[in-house]
Amino acid sequence: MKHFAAESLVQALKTLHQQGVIPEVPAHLDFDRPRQVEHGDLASNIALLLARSAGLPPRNLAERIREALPDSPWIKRVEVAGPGFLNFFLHPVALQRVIAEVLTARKDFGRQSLGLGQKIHLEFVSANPTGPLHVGHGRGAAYGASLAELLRYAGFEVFCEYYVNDAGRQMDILAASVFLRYVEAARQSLPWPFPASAYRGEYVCEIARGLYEREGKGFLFALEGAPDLTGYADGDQAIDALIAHLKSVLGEEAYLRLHGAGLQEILADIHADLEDFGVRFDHWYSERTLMASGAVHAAVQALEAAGFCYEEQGALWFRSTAFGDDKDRVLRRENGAYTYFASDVAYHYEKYQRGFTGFIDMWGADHHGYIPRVRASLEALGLASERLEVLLVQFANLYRGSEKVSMSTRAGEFVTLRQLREEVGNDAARFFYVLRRADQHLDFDLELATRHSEENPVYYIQYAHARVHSLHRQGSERGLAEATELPDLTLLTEPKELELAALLWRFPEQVRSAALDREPHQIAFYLKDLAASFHTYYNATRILVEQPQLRWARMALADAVAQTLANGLALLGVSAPTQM
RNA sequence: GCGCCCAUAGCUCAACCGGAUAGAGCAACGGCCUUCUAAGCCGUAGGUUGGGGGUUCGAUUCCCUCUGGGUGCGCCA
Repeated sequence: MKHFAAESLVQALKTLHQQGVIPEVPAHLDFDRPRQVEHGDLASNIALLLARSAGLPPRNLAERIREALPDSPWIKRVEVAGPGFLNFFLHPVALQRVIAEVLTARKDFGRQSLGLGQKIHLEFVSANPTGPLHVGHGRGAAYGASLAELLRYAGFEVFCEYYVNDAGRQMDILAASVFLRYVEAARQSLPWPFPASAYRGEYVCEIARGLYEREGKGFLFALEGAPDLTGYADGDQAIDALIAHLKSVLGEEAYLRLHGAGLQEILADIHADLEDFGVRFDHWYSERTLMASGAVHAAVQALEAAGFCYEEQGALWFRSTAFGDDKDRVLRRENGAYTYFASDVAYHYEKYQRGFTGFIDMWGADHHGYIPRVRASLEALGLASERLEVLLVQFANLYRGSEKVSMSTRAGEFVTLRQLREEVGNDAARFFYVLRRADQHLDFDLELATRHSEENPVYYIQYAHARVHSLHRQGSERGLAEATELPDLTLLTEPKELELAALLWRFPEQVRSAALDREPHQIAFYLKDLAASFHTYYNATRILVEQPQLRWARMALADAVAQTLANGLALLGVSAPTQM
């Protein structure tokens, strides 16, 4: 919609530039959408911005600009207001035109071509496969999936990846936990109480039972000679001792089967859970594979070759402080094993070699301390660290009424994403997750979400969409003819109709802005606005009137609203039902 | 202690990278169903944008400071 005023304004500014009134024509013009109708459809503050360099009072300059504006079929009138704003009042034709545009473009109304061949790598969720996804992961999943859709719609090529932390100690702890439950599944009692540092969730028992059914008592012998876990003061030491024992008595092959039993089952569960949630990845990147391929070794060597490494106390350190980090970081431990950070360096190094133009990492907000060191590693490797964008997603706190639900993966006390979806439904869950900015804490009250499920804002928007389809059904029942071609849109002269049309023009701009800001919530808020505006119109104005031309024009407007709602909901992964 | 994020109506949140009189939803109060779905609409009330300074035509937005929350500071992942 801004283009209606922008063309004229550029012309006017060029004229004034030629006359020597202003030193230069700004490269970029921005318009505001005034809150007040008296301030027109579009407002420009250009006179306020150029007043100083032009040496003119803002209002005088605004008046000069106004006089220099060429006639335009789209602009009804322009006013100078306030401290020097130029308020553009558009001709109704400019507003009505959007309806034809929506009905021509259909699913593509709002689609942008901002990407210009840019390929963006988007990494999100990447939860450790040590248990089912919980409500915190759900937020990252919903946010990432919506952002991916949004970026694609804005014209970027997007590659979604889940980084699977399938190596490392947490997975070993899972394997040990599975083993302990396996012993129980075989009706053997443990010589000591189930250790506190092991995973206690019910899913571990299920995995263990499956393992027992497949493998029989084949792993039971490993219980013999197991260290006395009660003998350790520290729970972490106890579980590590057990892990070491299992690795040595089972041997590499059998231990891997035990390890894999948990990993594969949990990964499959996460995959299915996300799939059901409408969240799909192009690739699941295994940390294990990364290490096995030698990529970690290669990345560390590259850092060494670049001259940013040193050895101290038997460990290999990366001099990240050379790039602004708080302290240097260990890459390879005294015991020869690479750190998690080393894998991360390798993973990002490898990402950069895959030909993407930009990278977006979506991390839990508690990982923000990692940003400086990852950036440092990229810079040390001679890579453009500014091409990596890290989006931090704040926690989702769960409440039952006023009581906070404490969640701990280890203790198995958490509400899973699946439970949440079953309680409130996919649509409501997807919508609620992206209803607030990612950098805001999200308080999700389960009780409220269940109790007021029919009051969810998502239904409000879906209802608006369904109402349009209901109009078609109603019209057909009454034997009213539908339009066979684009009706005369100039019949739409009601203020509410023009307001709705103006709102439709805003959608493409909102897509652009939401994509560039990486803020899907902008779309959610826009849809609420559009739905509200339509409900108001629906209540105030009869659409299925006798007069065919007017009826068709109003139905065209309603169709355009429904299409835009559907397009926006699709970006958020929410369905657009034709009937409630 | 140091770093990062946050603070807006009673509650949950917006505010188009500095714009005009800070907006929605819920909760509260009062209206609207013999007329296209009342999962809806209309109206009323609700604010010193945590406090205090500064920058300028103009600040919720940028800078400083204080207060109050969150989070991070491992040879864990």
